[in-house]
Amino acid sequence: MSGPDPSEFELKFFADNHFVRKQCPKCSRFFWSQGDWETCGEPPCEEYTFIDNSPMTRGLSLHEMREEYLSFFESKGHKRVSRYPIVARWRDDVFFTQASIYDFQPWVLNEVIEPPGNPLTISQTCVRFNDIDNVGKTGRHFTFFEMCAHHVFNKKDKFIYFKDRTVELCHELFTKRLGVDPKRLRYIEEWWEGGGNAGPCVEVIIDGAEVATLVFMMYRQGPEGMVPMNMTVVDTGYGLERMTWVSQGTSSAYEAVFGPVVEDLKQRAGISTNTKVLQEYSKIAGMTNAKTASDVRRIREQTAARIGITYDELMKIVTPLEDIYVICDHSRALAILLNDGVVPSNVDKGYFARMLVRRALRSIRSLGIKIKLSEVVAMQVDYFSPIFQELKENKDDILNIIQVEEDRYFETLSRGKTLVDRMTKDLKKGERISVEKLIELYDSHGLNPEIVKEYSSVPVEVPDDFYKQVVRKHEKPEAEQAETKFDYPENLPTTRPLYYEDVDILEFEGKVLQHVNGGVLLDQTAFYPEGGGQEWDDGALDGQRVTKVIKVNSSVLHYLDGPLPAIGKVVKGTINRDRRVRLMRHHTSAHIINGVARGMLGNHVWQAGAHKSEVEGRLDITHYENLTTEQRDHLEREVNRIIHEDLKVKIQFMQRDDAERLHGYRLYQGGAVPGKIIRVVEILGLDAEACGGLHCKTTGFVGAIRIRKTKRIQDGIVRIEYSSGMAAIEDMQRDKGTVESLTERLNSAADKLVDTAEKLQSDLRETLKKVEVLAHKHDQDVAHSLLDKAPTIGEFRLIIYQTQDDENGETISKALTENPKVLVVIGIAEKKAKVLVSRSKDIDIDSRILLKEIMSELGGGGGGKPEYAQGGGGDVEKLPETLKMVPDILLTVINKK
RNA sequence: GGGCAAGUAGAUCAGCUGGAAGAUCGCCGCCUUCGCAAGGCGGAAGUCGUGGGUUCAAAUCCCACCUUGUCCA
Repeated sequence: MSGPDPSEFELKFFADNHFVRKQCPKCSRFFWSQGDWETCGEPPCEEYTFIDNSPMTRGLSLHEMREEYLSFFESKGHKRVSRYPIVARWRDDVFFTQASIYDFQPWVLNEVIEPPGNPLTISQTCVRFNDIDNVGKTGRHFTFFEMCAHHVFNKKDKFIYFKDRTVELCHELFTKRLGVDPKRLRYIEEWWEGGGNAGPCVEVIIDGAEVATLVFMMYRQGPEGMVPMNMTVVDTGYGLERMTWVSQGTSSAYEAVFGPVVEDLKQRAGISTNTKVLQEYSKIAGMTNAKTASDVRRIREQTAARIGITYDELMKIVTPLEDIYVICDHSRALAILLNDGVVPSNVDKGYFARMLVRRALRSIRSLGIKIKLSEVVAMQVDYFSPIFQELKENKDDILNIIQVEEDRYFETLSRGKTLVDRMTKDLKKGERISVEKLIELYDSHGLNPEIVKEYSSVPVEVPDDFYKQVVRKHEKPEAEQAETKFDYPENLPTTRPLYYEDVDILEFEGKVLQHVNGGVLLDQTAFYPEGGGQEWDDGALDGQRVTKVIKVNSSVLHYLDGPLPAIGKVVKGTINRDRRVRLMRHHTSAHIINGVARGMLGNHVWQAGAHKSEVEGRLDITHYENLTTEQRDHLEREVNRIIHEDLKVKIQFMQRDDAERLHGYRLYQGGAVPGKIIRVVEILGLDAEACGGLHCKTTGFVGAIRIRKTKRIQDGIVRIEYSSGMAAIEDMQRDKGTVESLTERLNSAADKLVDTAEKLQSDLRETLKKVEVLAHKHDQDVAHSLLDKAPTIGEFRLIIYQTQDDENGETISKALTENPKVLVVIGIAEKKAKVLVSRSKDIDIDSRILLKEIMSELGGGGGGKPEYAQGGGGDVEKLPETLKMVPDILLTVINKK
């Protein structure tokens, strides 16, 4: 890691405006200021001084501050850009947008596409989960936040501005626009690295608060170290919440940011704020880099000491507020996450939403107020709707999902309660729930120790390092996953994709350019290669069957069932039309179903995977529960209505930025799409997606869609299986055939089939019952006659019998041993010989010993209980003979005793 | 993507140191009652998630998979 080079910060702006460079004696970093400061000013070198003493001329709300910021930079020639979604679908390396620069990685920084403005300004919605434990506690941590920024992308041929102007604008914003005394600003020299880029940066400190970081991206971190970038980038990040907080000088950022919602919750909880305590608390919290639970504890102890109250007294004041702040933060994050298409789940990004819901519910619970989480989220939606219009449209959908998720948590809790009840019932007197059990309850059943404590009838002791122990349990060497990747040569010649020019080209000529890994590379082809979930075309090249077609970058490789044509030869390709048409119909159907499902179920519906073959299609969508039969049938009717309307399917190659402007980020249903130019498939009035697949020209050509079934394949994901066109007809015919052969076989009619089946079932049940009764009766009779004939040996009757046909040895032996003084040996000849030995309770003979002796004659093993033993594995042929020997064997057993 | 827990009667669960599938609630019938609740007696209800393996014998032990829950990336 390289440190900043001091020369990077020798700005003309600093020099011209009498800034002085000093080194902080505490953290030894260098900083610039117009004021005369000892230290850098950032905690822990100094405390917050803005609390109850704002350096800004007036306190602004979140919305006011955002507008101040954006309009300031607009007035300085920046284009105002609306926020990007919080789900970073244009990237496949992260789930969420965590900073404004994410919006421009990788496409803008790669110079693949133009930024939406240059210079531009934005307030980007972001979410980060690494500090979630500090939310509500430190006064400044959030999961969701807005990063205000102005960005510049300086290219070789077009330089806009860099360090000087950036700092100048920042300085002007705070001093002229927001009225901060210029002397109170301090700029700390720092070095920034992230996302493969690096450069010098300055941290902007006002009265102890870090309000912004100005990053000057200049380097790329290559394998051979720092390499200068083609372009230099101004990457600023101003904390909207932080600026709002400083402007108001409230005791914590939450008080400044969540104004109306905090007030509402306080009122419900009946809390009156002790401002003095909180102000001190915040100052100390700001000083400490709270990383762990013990850090937080230390903050509290220091605060208590400083105010002169006990730790417990402090906690009594602080805990309910922390809960309120957590509820505010999490509900706000949820509003935006759900709006932008996250569906709660136990995997992937959905898990973060579930985590937020559960944490918020826990806080509501510990606060002891009666409010639904969806009500709080509704307040947040209402608060943000004027700024983010889409929230208004999606409000019902968002609240519904929250409610579903809330209900799920209560189910988890009630499951947990019975679990704890059972667990404590098994405990001996005075015994406690072991730490292992506590961990299991949390890790496997979602019950944190606090809840267990509440549910348990015995005292629960939670170790301080409980969560650490859980983490330790998860620590394990990561399994190496060997990726078997086919290596293809780089820089293969490009194949001209005739299939994109006209899907009706089914015959073409192409020249063989190369043989690559057993495949034929042509200069042009009409064969569609596997991609976007659509299978490849088959057909023939010069009469040789084409078995598979794949795409490597922009080259298409054809795999043949036979020798490869010579390089340089011009070959004639013919596409299998039937397969092609079936694939196209299934692909267009996927878009129709996706569009209709979204309209029907809500904007949280996104494609989560898809596959299209000749005989069927599969579309996975994000949704929180499987469709009901009614929903499925409704979906089927609606998609077919789209077919009947015969809508135009418009396909065009567009500039990525134009496409995004026109259709929004909904384009990226299939995930990240590379390139400056993207192919947009639009079903007019229904759906538009960036897609590389082949499609029908109108929806009418699809013919028909049959929704075969829907299935919840994963928490938050529903799979829709369907068939279209001729495949749908084949489906229907197959079903019709099934019904026909069933009616024929059952001698019934189609509309009576269900009744017939029910009758058959009940008949069968009755018959089986009768057979069972008869068999039982027969076994009883056998037992009776055996008992009558049984010889008496000593004081008991001995019965030896080999069962026949369908007789049940167990039933017979049971019937016999219910009589007094009976010893029973039953042989059963199946594939192997089986022997049961049992006796009445009033005989003192160990069945196991007798059995053992018998089995030693017969072969095989066995065991059981004194009254009842069973063995087997012997030779079937020897069974009758062995049974004859039983009286003698018995005598030796008795004598041995 | 990984770890953990669970899958047995309609529901909730027991049985899981391998040897004859259970409890409670619910359901059905009968008794008692003018009727209901309650009670008493009796009854029906099970591919022990699926498929392999070990064993004379598997709900029980081993392996794989499926489903559900949960924690963590």
